[in-house]
Amino acid sequence: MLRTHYTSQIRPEDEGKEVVVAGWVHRVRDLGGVKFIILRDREGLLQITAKRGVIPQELMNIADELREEYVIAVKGIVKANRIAPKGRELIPNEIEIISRPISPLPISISSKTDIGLDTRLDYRVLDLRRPEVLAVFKIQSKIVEGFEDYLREKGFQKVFTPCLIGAASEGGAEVFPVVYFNKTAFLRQDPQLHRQLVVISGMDKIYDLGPSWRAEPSHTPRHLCEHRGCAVEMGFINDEQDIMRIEENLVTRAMLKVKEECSEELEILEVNIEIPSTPFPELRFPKIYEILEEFGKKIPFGEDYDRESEVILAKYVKEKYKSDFFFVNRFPFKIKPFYVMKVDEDPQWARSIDLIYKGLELSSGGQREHRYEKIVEQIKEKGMSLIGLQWFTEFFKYGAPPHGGFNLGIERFTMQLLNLSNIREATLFPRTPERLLP
RNA sequence: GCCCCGAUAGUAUAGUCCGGCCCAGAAUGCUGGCCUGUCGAGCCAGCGACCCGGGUUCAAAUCCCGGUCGGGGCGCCA
Repeated sequence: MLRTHYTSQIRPEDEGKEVVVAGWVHRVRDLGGVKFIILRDREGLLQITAKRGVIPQELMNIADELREEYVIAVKGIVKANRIAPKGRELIPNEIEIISRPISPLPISISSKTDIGLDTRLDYRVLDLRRPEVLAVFKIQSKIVEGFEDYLREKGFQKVFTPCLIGAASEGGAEVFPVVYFNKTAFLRQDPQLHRQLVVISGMDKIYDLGPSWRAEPSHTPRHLCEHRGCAVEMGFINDEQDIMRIEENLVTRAMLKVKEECSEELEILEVNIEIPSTPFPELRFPKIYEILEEFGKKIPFGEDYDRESEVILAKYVKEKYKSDFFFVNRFPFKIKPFYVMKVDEDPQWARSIDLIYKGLELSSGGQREHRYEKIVEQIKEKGMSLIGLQWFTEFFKYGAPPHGGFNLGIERFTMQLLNLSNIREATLFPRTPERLLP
């Protein structure tokens, strides 16, 4: 018995039509003489109504056996009925039991009892059956679709850059070592350097969707050891402003897509999406020190700001510009990696941008240094090995246009968009310092 | 890596401060029964738990130490 319809495809207008649905028994409400079997598939729920005396006794016996999370296929006739959920129900002619789960299940799918996140992640496959959890990933899929729609329209080409790298060259976060035959390789912490190489190869406008890894034992609601990013890189830019324009449109497009195509999921999650206006506000160093000081936060001139500052600035922007988004530009060069471009006229600052959304950093990016001599200079300034980075710098000798890009965290964006309290909610199978299973 | 907090049935919790009244309580789930329009169905009956190791004490879910696991804050960052 194959499925002919998802539950969402069955409407009151289909009255009298014979259909086959398949899925899991979400709940059984047994009133004695009438039994309501709520069937769930990935699209939603459908009530199957079995009345004693109306349907054959044999079928009633099968219905009596059903428990939560049985996998069943049901052939029946659609009936329009105002008192049924969404105005329609299915009167069964055949019920096939495909799989009988052991009982009781470790976590209940349909119960409203709260379940701790850690327990939910232990039983993630069952947890994902809950409509409010499923909704997060339907929306995440649409976010990425929105990104890709936009990038495709703008002429960006999808590429794949390596996840295994030969040297932990970027500095900053810790990397995971991997046994690679008789060598040590590392999982990339960002597809950054390879993206740059692809752009100067001549592909010009590219993006990469993929994972990055951080070997940081971070115990926070916003960090994962493995996360995915939408990483965009483009050549022939005027300056970092071009990158910001791409990024804000990318984000806005994804939000529009979700708002238009996920109304039911947004309703389940009780989220209302307001499409932000562009361009996003931009705050710059060193002006940022002054703003922070207004709020009683003293950061030494030329130093990086901290987490608290991020939240303060978000509040400031929200009040002044009514925006949940803003860019931070012109970070101090000394806290940024060697490849970022300094402002030539004032080289203490870098053309380096972060995008902050509801007080959380969504992405880092900016304009990269494309002049070979400058790159070499900056590597020396950072005290890094020229030899170790030769695999990268080499190619800047042979003609490189001005370019830039960013990597936007997909889980973080999902989390902030849906007001989730923990990034693990926005990850199918999160990898955190203590969790590697399932 | 540093700091703070927590762990009780399948789940989520009460009880812990102030040891005995707790062979641990209500919910949800599960099992069985009743019920012909439920939609978090309802009603009745039953099942099921103190993270691990050590210590203090006449007595430990409760106090102390260690371990494991988890949550949060900072740092780092997407």
